Amino acid sequence: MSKFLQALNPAQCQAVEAADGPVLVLAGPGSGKTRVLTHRVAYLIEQRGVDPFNILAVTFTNKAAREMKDRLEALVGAQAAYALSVGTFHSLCARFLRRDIVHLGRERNFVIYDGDDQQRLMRRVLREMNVDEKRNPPRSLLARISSAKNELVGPAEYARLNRSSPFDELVATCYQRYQVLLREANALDFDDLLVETVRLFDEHPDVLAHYHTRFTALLVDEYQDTNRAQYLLIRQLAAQQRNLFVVGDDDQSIYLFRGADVRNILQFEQDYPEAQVILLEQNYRSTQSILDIAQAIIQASQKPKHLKRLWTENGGGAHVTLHKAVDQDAEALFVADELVRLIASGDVAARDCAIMYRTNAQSRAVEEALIRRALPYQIVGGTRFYERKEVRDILAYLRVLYNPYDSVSLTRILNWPGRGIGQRTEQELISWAATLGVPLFQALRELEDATTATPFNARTTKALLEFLHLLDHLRSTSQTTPVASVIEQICECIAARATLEREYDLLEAEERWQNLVELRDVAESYKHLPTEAQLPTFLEEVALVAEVDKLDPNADKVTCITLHQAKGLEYAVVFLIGLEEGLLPHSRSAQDRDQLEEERRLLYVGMTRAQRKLYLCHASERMNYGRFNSSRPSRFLSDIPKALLKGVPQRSPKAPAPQTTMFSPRSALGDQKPATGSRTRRPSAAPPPEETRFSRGQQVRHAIFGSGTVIASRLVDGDEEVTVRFNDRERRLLASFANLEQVDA
DNA sequence: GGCTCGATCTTTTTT
DNA sequence: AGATCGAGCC
Repeated sequence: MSKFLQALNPAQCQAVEAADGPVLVLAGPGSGKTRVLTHRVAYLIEQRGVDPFNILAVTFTNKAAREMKDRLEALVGAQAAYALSVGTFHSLCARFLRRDIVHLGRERNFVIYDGDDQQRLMRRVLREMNVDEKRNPPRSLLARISSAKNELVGPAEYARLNRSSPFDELVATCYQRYQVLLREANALDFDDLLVETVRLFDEHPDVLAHYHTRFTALLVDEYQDTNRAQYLLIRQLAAQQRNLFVVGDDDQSIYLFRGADVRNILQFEQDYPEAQVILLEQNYRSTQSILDIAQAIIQASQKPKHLKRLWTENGGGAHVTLHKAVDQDAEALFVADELVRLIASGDVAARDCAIMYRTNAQSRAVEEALIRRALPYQIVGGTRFYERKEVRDILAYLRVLYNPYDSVSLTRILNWPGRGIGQRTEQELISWAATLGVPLFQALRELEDATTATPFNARTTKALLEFLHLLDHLRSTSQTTPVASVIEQICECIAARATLEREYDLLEAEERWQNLVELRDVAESYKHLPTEAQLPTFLEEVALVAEVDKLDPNADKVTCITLHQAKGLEYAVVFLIGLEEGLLPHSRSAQDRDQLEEERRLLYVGMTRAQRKLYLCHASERMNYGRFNSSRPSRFLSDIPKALLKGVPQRSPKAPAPQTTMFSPRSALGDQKPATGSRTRRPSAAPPPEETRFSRGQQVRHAIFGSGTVIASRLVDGDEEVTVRFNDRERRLLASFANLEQVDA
């Protein structure tokens, strides 16, 4: 038995040590999935001698990617970790396309359009076609287009397949035009990043061959949430070596709405008949009480799935609490009061607690309650930093400097700050450019030639030319100036602060100005890159950051987060609020059976985030659209056996809080009652080593690196990290992996 | 071309 | 309840 088995349980070991070829790891919540992934990578490097440069790992968020790199840095050293390719589907595709999109006849300096940009572009399409935006909301057109793209259905095919209704036909026409405009702007939307990469690999086998050589080992996290495009992408990349290691849990599939297809994970064994399948069923995260309730919820599901049975050796723990409040404000105050009590007891810190909800709108009541109780908090999502108008406006300048054909950004700043170019002129410019058959920026350039016939009067022409020359001026410096200084220059040239003060009252202007200062500060962190790489990198990362990516794990604050974003996270104490019909399950999902099942899984995901204490809350009345509506408890709650729940007695207004013990004295995790009955059917992992096996000065031998001298050794994460000086350089190794042999000097 | 006021809509979930 | 958007006025 290899030594590193110590730190892992048998199933985890089996996964980490699996031979080459396809591997499917079905990992229940809290079963050490991340640990398996990182150890697998470390194992490939240390034991199989795989060059980290040849490893590609796909994670679900940038945050997960960063954490994986950090953990691997400790396992295999900074240099090896740096050589790894780790990222989300979208960021990896962006990287591939930056390199190779020329093969598709496009330029490398494309910009990435997010939802807001997409809507602006779609509005332009609708206006061009004289279609009523009210009756045909850009969002719903885009939603259709997005699902088409996720299925890799292009405009032509879409038109062929969908001709049963006038709306279908409208979508088809808009889709076509939308793609033309995207291309003209040299822009890709989120979905295009995937679609175009698949197309690139499909149409250019030589390019794909390059990536086959480059990436000999593939790892994919959250495989149950891949959509068709992502699935095909992985299939393309894995086609040659079939060295594909995927991890996922069909019970946690919650992204149906953005095209995720659970069949991808359910059919893995058909796709790769030689696949090894490994189940991770031991849960290390939650108490038995929490797990029992989560299981009750998921087992009531009717869907076909991979069968798993979770168990834990953690003690029974505190009962799960069910709380009914009169309305959303009372619900939020209950949560806040419980938090105050728990934190005051010293058992948990604010950073260990999270409040989770179905919709972002629910965060408002929560936020108010937390403020009233003076609790520190961070909200994930809500009004996002990069969605603030002024921030986007400055970003629009940057994007135009990077890619002047970006028409959405160009029109965004055409009249910001106000320079006498109104909607009428904008419209005129757009249609004139269309007549000339050139991008907007090109049309502006045409104005410089006074002999060209234009639809503008002298005053308007002057304003447009001044704008063009402002861009020229900024552009001439943007390539040779750090991106933070470019932002400063933009702000200076447009007198951003004064502009804001003109547009808003003093307080709000200051707040918005601070946002711009913050944007500059973010840009500052790119200064270590070569100057010419700063702007592109900055723009790309800004486009692809998710809200969870910005969660600060070090801040001692309560986290408020949607159930979707909470996937993959864990907290000692979790409050699930708004467990009501219409909210969870959401009314928009109530009609469809599959969607209803997804709502159930969403609840399951939320519950299994909790380590020690879980609260389930609902209100009998809720304010919607400024109107009170009575709410019934979620149907899912009736799937929980009553005996597993503990209600909290209503407090009389002035009475002190009852001193119920939420945690056993030394905390639920500290003193573990043995788990009951048949659940202890697996051998547990061996206890971690308690003192270091290696010490400074000792001579050791490594199978690949040869002999060396131990510089230091310390216990980390249940294992021993040994720093060894080899001939060429120092390396940090994990004792359980490195198979270091002790040599007598 | 820009402002003010009232009508209208909003809430799924996200890269 | 709050934001956003368009019509009508300056």
